[in-house]
Amino acid sequence: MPPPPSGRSQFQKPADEAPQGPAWKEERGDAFGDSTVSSFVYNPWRHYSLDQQRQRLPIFKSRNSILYLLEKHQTVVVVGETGSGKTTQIPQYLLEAGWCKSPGMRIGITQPRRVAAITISQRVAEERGAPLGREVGYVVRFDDCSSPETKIKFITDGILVREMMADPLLKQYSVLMLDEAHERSIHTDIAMGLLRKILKKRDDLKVIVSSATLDAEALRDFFQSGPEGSPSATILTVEGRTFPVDVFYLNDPVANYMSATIDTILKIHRTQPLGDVLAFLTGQEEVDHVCQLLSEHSDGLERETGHRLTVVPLYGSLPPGDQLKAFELPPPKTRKIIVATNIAETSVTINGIVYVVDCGFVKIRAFNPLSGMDSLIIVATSRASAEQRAGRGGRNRPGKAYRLYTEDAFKSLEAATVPELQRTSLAPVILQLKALGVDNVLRFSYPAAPSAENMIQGMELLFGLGALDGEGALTEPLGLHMAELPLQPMLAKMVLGASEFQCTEEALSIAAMLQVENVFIKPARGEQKVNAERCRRKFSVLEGDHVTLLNVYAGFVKFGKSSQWCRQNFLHYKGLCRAVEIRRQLQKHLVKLKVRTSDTADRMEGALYDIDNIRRCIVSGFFANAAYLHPSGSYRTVRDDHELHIHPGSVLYAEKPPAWVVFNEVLQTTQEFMRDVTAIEPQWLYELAPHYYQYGTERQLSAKRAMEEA
DNA sequence: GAGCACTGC
Repeated sequence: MPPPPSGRSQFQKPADEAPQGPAWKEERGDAFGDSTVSSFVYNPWRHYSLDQQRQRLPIFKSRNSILYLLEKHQTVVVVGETGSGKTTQIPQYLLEAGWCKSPGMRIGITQPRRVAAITISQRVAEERGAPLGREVGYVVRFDDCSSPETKIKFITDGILVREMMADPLLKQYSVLMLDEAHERSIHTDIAMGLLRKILKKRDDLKVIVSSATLDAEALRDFFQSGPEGSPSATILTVEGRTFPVDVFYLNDPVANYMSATIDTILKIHRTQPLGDVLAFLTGQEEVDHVCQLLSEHSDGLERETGHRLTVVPLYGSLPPGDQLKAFELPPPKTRKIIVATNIAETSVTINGIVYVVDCGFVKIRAFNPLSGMDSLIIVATSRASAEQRAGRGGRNRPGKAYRLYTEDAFKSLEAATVPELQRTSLAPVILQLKALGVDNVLRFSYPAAPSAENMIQGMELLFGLGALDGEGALTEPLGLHMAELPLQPMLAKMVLGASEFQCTEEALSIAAMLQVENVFIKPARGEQKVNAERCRRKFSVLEGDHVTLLNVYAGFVKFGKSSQWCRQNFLHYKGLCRAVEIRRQLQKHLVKLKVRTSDTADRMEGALYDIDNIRRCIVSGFFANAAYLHPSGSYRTVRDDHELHIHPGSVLYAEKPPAWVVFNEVLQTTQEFMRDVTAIEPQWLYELAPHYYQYGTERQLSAKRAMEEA
C-alpha cells in the first residue's frame, strides 16, 4: 500500500453537525470545512521551453539511476505516480544514452489503450522536434505511423503480442517498456510471461515494467525467479507530481449508494468552494438516474448558493458528441458535476476535478468456466482502484475524496482488482500461446495463473473447434490460421470454414459486424422511435440477428457507404465504417493465409445469398453456444441445460421463438440473455460438430426431439 | 417489453 496522502487521524471526530446526509469520518481536515479557493493551474511550466520543461519533471532526478540500473539488471520495475513523466521521458533518456545505436534497434513502449499510444507518441515527437512517424512513431490496429528509422515506438500491448508471432525474440527491440502494467490487461500479462522466456534467450534485451506501488515486488519477483543465473530484476521508485487528496470515509455504511451519492454532491455544493465534482457509479442506468435527480435540484440550489450546477453523464456507450460535454469548461460561477462509470478511472482524464465521490463498487466482466458464459457483475472495488479514483481529484490542485463506505470496509477490500486473465475465457489466450510455440500452456509462467477449470474449458472448446488435436497441439492449417485472425475462436472458425458453405464473403461481413456494437440507433421515444423501428424491420429476417446484420452491411455497401443513408435508416455511420475497416483487415489476413475466398465470384453477381448455407456456417463456429426452446417458454443450453432468454435487442425477441438457436454471447443482467441469435435446425449440430455432440448430449438431443414431436 | 463496465488484435 502506498502511504496515504496525508497522516491518517487515529480517532474519529464527532459526526457532522448537518441534520441530513451521511456522517463522515475524516482522514485529515474537515470534510466540508472552509478553505480558500485556489485558481486553476494546468501547466505551470508552460512558459518554459520544452527542454526546460523536461528537466523540471520529477523523473529527471532519476535519470541517471534508471540508466545505471538498466546496465546492472535486465529488468527494472519503475514505480511512479501519475505526473512523474516516466512514460514520455524514459524512452528519450534511453535514446540519448545510446540504446538505439546498433542499426535497426529501437525502444518499444506498450500502452493498454490506443489513444494513449497515439497521444503520448505525439507528445514525445514534439519534444524531440521531429515529425511523428520518423524518429518517434506509433503502431496500433489499423494505424501504423512508424518507419524503418523509428527509434522510439509506442504500441498497444495487443500489437506487441502480435509482433511476437512474427518475431518470437523481438529482435528489433533493445529495450521494451511495459507501461501501466498494474492495470494487468490480458495482453500485458501474456507479454510479461513471454518476455520472461525471451529474456533468458536474449541477454542483450532490457525490460522496464512501469507499475503502481501495490504489485511492484510481485512483478520484480516474477522476473527474478527462475533457475540459477536467471536475469536479475530490481525496483526503482520515482516521485510523482500530484496534489494531496484528503480522503473521507463514512461513519456508518449506507444502504443505497445512489442516494448517498446525491446527498454527498448536494452537500459539497452547499459547503465547498467552487470546483468540479466527479462521481463514480457502476453503470449507465445508475448514472442516468442520478443525473436526472440532481438536475431536479439544480434551480433550487442556485437560489440557495448563488452557484449554478451543471450535471453531465459520462459512460462508454454515450455518443462521442455527448461524451465531450464532460470535458468542456463550465461557465463562470458554475460547478460541473460529472457522473461517470469506470471509464473515468483510467480511460479518460478530465481537468479541473477537485472533489471525487466514490460509491465503492464497479461493474466487471466475470467468466464462468463451467457454463462457458460471461456475465457482468457488480462487485466492491479494490484499494488500488479506490486510490486511483481519489487521485482523479488531485491533478490540478489539492482535492477531496468522499468514499461512500467506512474505513474498515476500505481496509477489508482486496488490494488490487483481479487480473483480466483470471476472469475471461482462456480459449483465445491458449490459441495465441500455442501459436507462439508454448506447448505446455498449463505450465506457462503467467504473472497470475488462471484456474484449472478455466484452462480445461478453453482447451475443450479449442478441441471442439478443431484448433487443437488430441494431443493438445495446434492443428495445421486450421488452428494456426485461427490464431492469426484477430477474432475470438468461434468467429475465426466460422470465417475460416465458410468456403465449405460457399459464403466466405458473407461470413466476413457478419464477423465484422459482430465486432461493432450499437449499429442500430434507438431514439428513446416519440415518432422517431417508431420510425427507427420501422427501418430496422426492413433489414430483419426471421432467421435471426446474424443475417439481419449481414443485410445492414450489404445495404451500407450497396448505397455507397453514405452517411445520409445511415441517418435515414437510423444506423450508426461510424460503427459501419469501422465494420468495413475490420472486414478489409480480415480479408487481408485470409489472402495472406491463402484461404480460399473466391466462392462468391462463383455465384451470380448480385444474387441473393443462400441463407441456409450461412446459418450452417454460423453453426460450424457456434455449435457450443446452442440452445433449445423449453416448454416453460425460455431456452436451455444443449450442453448443460442452463436457462437462457432471448435478449430484448434481438430481432427474434418479438417473434415466434424458434425451437433451436445458436447465439454469439450471453449477457447476465436481470436474467441471462442471449445476444445475437440465429435460428437453426438441430440436426446441423450433429452434422457439423459430431465430436462435440457425440456423447452424453446425444441422449438429451433425442429426448428433446421426442418431446418436440409429442 | 427490457437494457450493455472498459479495453484490444
